[in-house]
Amino acid sequence: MINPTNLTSIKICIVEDDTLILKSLQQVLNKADGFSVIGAFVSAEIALEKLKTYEPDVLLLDIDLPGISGIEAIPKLKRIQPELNIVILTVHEESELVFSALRKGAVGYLVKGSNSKYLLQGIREVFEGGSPMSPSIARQVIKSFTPNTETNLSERELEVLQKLSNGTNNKQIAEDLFVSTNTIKAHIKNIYRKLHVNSRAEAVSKAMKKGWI
Amino acid sequence: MINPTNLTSIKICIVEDDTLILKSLQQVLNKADGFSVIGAFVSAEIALEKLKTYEPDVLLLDIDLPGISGIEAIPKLKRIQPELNIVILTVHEESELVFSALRKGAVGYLVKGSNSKYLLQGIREVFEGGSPMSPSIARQVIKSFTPNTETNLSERELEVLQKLSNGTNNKQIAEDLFVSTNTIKAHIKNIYRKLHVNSRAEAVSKAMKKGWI
DNA sequence: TTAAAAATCACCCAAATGGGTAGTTCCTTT
DNA sequence: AAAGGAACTACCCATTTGGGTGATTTTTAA
Repeated sequence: MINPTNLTSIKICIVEDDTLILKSLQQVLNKADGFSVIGAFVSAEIALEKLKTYEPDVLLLDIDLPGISGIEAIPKLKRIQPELNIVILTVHEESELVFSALRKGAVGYLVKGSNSKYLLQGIREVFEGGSPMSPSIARQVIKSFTPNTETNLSERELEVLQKLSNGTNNKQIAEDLFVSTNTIKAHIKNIYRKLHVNSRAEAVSKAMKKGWI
Repeated sequence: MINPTNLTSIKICIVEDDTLILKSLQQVLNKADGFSVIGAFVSAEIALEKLKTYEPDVLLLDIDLPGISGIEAIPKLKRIQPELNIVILTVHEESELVFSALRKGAVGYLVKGSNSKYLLQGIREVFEGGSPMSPSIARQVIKSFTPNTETNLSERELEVLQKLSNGTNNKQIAEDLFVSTNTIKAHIKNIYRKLHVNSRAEAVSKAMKKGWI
């Protein structure tokens, strides 16, 4: 079932608890030219134990695994093989799962069940330094870059908020904007009211999370 | 040179100042099945003026344009046609350009000169709700999600920093961590020293930018 | 094993912050 | 024409913060 390593092939390991899917993936990949499944594991625990003896180029990782989940497994796998290219292969398209996988260091995110041509192309892309994502995932990722422009803060308030994030104190902000410190205090109070916070640090944190500054 | 609008085709506008490239793109796209170039402009100014009469599905946008640059043009174009799908088509792969384009609202980023098959596939992908990116761009984008784990801050200091970002004051942090406020003050002083800052707001801002919290 | 870093605690003091109240002017939207 | 928001200013006061100095204990790394 497991192909002998081929020097010209991309060496792949798969972690997938559904043995039907696992076998089907192995079949598809081994049949294709230039791909070689050198390891197949049904849990993250087994993968973590065996990984160092395989040293694959690419590891396909399911998210729903018994015991250690795919997401949790990412950093553990990377500790064993730091440069490992991990591609998530799952049915889940929820933002939170996608982003937590990417934050942990996955380099690709493919949705299961898309046709095998895409899978092969994706793996080749990873091997060549790319980051394959299913279209809707890619759109989510791209969308996360556009700052939320919906804010009830005024221009001036955003300007002050920006200065707060630089650690500038009221007196200095007042000088920079050519107004009195009392005015700055007023602006800050209004910012606090609008953001429902009561300190500079929290205001800055909230505004940064929203992408306003 | 410009194809009559075909109901089943993806309607495309191109903004590109190099007329050779522009013509070649038109040729490639019009020759392909399912694509129709309905507008071709050599500057952002012209595109902005004419856009509303065309209403394309996808707009291919060069970055290096005389006058208004491609990056600057994005928000202006979107004000005219808010749901417009803008795909950057350029030779530049520098992070800063990529990310500023994405922040402004581009939904795809393709590198010029890759073969026309990729271009056609990319445009189709955009039309179907995806976000095509050239492989190296995709990798850059994905990489931007992995927080910089290189920090000289201790575990405890990160814990305190996290609380600072919630607007928690020293007294409350001390209670939360079951230590004295003096200890918290000491931690905060150490955080300031390590981050070269001297206020909570600036510490939070710096740590968030680095992805530590 | 020896030094460095982390984590803990204490005291002092000037400066900054946060919260409250109150008022004017200008501009936009109804 | 009226109402409300934005931008500006002022004063008061309790609390918090930031900076300085100094110390002990534990953990980690050289």
